[in-house]
Amino acid sequence: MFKPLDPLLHSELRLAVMSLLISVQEADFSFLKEKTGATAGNLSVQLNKLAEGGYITIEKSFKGNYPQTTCRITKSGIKAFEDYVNALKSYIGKK
Amino acid sequence: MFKPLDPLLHSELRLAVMSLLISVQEADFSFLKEKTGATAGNLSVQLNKLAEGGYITIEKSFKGNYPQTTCRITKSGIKAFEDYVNALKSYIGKK
DNA sequence: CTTATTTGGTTTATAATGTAAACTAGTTTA
DNA sequence: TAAACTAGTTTACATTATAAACCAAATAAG
Repeated sequence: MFKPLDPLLHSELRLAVMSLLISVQEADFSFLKEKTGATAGNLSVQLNKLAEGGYITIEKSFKGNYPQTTCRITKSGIKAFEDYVNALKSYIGKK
Repeated sequence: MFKPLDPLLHSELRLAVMSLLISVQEADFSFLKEKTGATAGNLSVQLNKLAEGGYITIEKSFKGNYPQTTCRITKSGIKAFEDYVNALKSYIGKK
C-alpha cells in the first residue's frame, strides 16, 4: 500500500539540499545556505547527516583565503532520492 | 525556490492517513491501523494531532458492543493536502 | 595598529516529534 | 471464570530538528 519513506530524506532541509545537488552536481556551503534559507548551524548538521548516510560527499578546501565546503551528490544519493520520490507517489498519487 | 512543507502533514503516518481519508472520505480506527501498518498507540496520537489541526474529524460511537472511532477528512484537510503535494513538487520536480 | 565586522563554518543545548510499551475498559470465547 | 481479544489511550523514552552560542581567521573602519 504505502512504501516506507527513507527517514534520511524525509526532512525538509535535507530534501531541499538533495534537490539542489541533483540539479547542480556541486555546490558550496554558502550557496546551499542561501538557496535553502536555512541557518548555518542547521545546514551544517544536516549536511553531515547526508554525508554519514553516503548520499553526498563533503570536501573542504580554500577559496582564496576563506575555507570552503563543497558538496556533491553520490550515486547512492541519486538512487535514494529517486526511490524517495517513487515512494512519495504512493501517498500523493502520481499526477 | 522551495515552498515550506506543512509540518503537520510532513510525517509518514499522518500523510498515509490523509492519503487514505482523501480516497475513502470515512474510515474507522481499525481500518486505518490495518492499511497503514501503524501501532495503535502511534495511530491514536497522530489522529489526534490531525484533529487538533482541523484536518480531520474524529467521531466516537459504538458498533455493536464495541467502541468505534470514525475519521473523516475536512475541507481544510483536503486543502492542506493539496497544498502539501504542490509544495513537494518544488522539491522533487513535477514529473 | 587595533577594534569591529564579516566569512564560513561547528558545537551544544533545548524544544519538538515520533514511537513503542504499558495500561484501561470492556467483550467474547473456551 | 479465566484467557484472549477488541479498541483504543496514556506515558515514557528515543530521535530529530533547530537556534543560539561559539570558534578561527579575514577584512574593513577609525
